[in-house]
Amino acid sequence: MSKFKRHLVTSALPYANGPVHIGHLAGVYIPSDIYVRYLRLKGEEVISICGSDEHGVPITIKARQEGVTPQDIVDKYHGIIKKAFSDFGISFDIYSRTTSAMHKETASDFFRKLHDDGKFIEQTSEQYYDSEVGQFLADRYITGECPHCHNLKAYGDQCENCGTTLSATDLIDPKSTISGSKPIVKETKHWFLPLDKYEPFLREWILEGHKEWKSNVYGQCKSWMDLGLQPRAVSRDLNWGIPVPVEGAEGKVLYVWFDAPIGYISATKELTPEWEKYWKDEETKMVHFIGKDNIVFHCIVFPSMLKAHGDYILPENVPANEFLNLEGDKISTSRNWAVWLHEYLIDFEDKQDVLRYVLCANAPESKDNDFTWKDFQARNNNELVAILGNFVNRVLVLTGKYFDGKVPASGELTDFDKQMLEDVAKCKKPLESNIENYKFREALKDAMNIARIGNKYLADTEPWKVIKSDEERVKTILNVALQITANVSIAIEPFMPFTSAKMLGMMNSEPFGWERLGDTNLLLEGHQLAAPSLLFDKIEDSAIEFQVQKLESAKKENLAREYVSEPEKASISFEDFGKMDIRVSRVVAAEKVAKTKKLLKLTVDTGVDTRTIVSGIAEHYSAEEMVGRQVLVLINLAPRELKGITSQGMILMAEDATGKLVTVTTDSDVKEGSTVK
RNA sequence: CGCGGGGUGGAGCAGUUGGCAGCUCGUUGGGCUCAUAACCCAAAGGUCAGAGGUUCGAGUCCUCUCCCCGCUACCA
Repeated sequence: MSKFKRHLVTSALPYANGPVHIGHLAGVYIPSDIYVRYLRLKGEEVISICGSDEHGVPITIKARQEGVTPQDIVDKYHGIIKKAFSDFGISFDIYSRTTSAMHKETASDFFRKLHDDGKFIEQTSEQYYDSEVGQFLADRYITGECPHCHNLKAYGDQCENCGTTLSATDLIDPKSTISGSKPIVKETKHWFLPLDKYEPFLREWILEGHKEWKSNVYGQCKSWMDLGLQPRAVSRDLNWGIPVPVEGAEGKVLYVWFDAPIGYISATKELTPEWEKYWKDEETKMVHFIGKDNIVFHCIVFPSMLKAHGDYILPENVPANEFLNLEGDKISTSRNWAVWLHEYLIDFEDKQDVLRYVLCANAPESKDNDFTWKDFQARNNNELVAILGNFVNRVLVLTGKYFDGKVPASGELTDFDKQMLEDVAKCKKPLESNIENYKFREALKDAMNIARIGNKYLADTEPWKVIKSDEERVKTILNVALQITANVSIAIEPFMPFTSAKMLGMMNSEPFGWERLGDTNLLLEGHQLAAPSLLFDKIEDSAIEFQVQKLESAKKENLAREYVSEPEKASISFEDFGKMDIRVSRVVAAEKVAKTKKLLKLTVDTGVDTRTIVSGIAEHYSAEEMVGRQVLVLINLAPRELKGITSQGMILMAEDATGKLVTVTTDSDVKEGSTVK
């Protein structure tokens, strides 16, 4: 870090259309907070910047759904998010928002400068427009029939049924997902940042100059550049956002991805009149903490913007994390599959550090990880309680018991004592280097290791035995153990600030400062300690079951809420219906079709014959479950070849909105071959 | 062959420039009893997704195959 005088740390701006959850915390805010707390403890000049990202189409849609204004939405979530961060001890120097006046001014100025300097290109194109709500539609907000597979629910950018990449104008019978009306084609003009022009600079800067970036970040950047960068629109037709500050741009706002990163600059301006030294001085080390979905914006788009502007420094590193899953499933705001920070604190009052610890210990640093409540419990009970809490507790209790809570004098240290203290001091270097290299998981282990050393020290010296024969020796032992305890409080501060503060309270001490990590005289002879209390409590099975239940019911509610019946199909004649030959059949054998995810090969007795049917139900029923089951089969459906197996008929299934399939069967057992009409 | 990331003992992960395969948790056995039945020691457990190649030597480099995740609305 010698090259730099100060640090500017930014954390991805959370989008203000929902509260924040554990994925946000694990991916971005805990790593960034550990990093800045560490730098502050070292006495480095550092500021940590964040704020709510409050513009963009999804917020306007949410507002319309709830019948309120976009401002209402962002006010609500900005408040919730800000409080959640503060409750969890995420120590931003400022948590601002992109609807602030300062941001509007900063972003407008930024755009205007690039505009005036001729850095943009202007292009007119034809786009779909929803005249009912008076809005241009992004591809994703248009649905229609896929021209390839004729799926009726294809999106404007892609058909999820056949996987084809589409453009909105390809869709047959397009509809706006916002109003349901048929969109019209309209001309519109936009400003583009020609990223292709910055490609040589980006190649040199990243591919040559920053080979040390994490492989996911570096690889992603390289891939983008190898594919060839395209001009990127920086404006949108929308009535929510920062108006494009040039002539003839009525009804246009800055694209949210243009305006959001500038939010880092505006927030810094709000924080300090000296903002320029953070943004324009080469001696500032700028680091962006983000999740993997943001890589392209922070490594390609924003640096190109900064470069185009000309006055600004570039990030030194962009440590992007992968994603955290929850109980095996992707975390989702809209599906309410998440652990919300504000709800966590209701159920686990004052246990911020437990979550901070678990999320750091299991952070998705190199690949997606899974958060499970069982793991949360195990880490709390087996690591925080057993190793850290227990060590501190036994030292303080012993000191209380033998010496009335006064730090005893250290006599001559044995070689073993010295060795232990040396081992503690040795933890400092890897700990620092791991934090400085964004390896927070490893760094946390280094910090916890000090408590492990402490436990081992007590087990080896056995002061509870020695006290019977040699009180002087016990004084030394506990003095050493207390010094180790004090060291623990320093080492864990970046990770678990609440616990560190609690330890200081019990030691009746002021913060020691990072530089004293490794010192052996942190607590002086005769110093009176406060009464000890437990740092962590065991988390019982019932508390964990409660959380798991909560998630399961959220999932169920969610499914019920999402369910929308399909519209009635066109009427058919009785004759049409009569053409279908549906028979009660029994599954006599079943096996999974190799190398497929969904297919089961079933042998069914239809009463007429025994035949083979291939059915896409493997994700819902196992082969074993199907054998012996009575099902309804459409037997006169034209045979079809699936994965080289001829399927002679179709098993009737009920399908809900989420795609869950359930077999349809008779009320009681019926002879195979019976007709259904 | 779209691109990127990943596949390492039961679980979760490290493995930097190729040099005896590590850590945390769990399991088993032992020790200890100050401590929240916590702590300490020891052991078992891996053909490093699969196949081939380069090399004296490959988890690590090269080629091919398989699987998971992201790039694709909400979203870190």
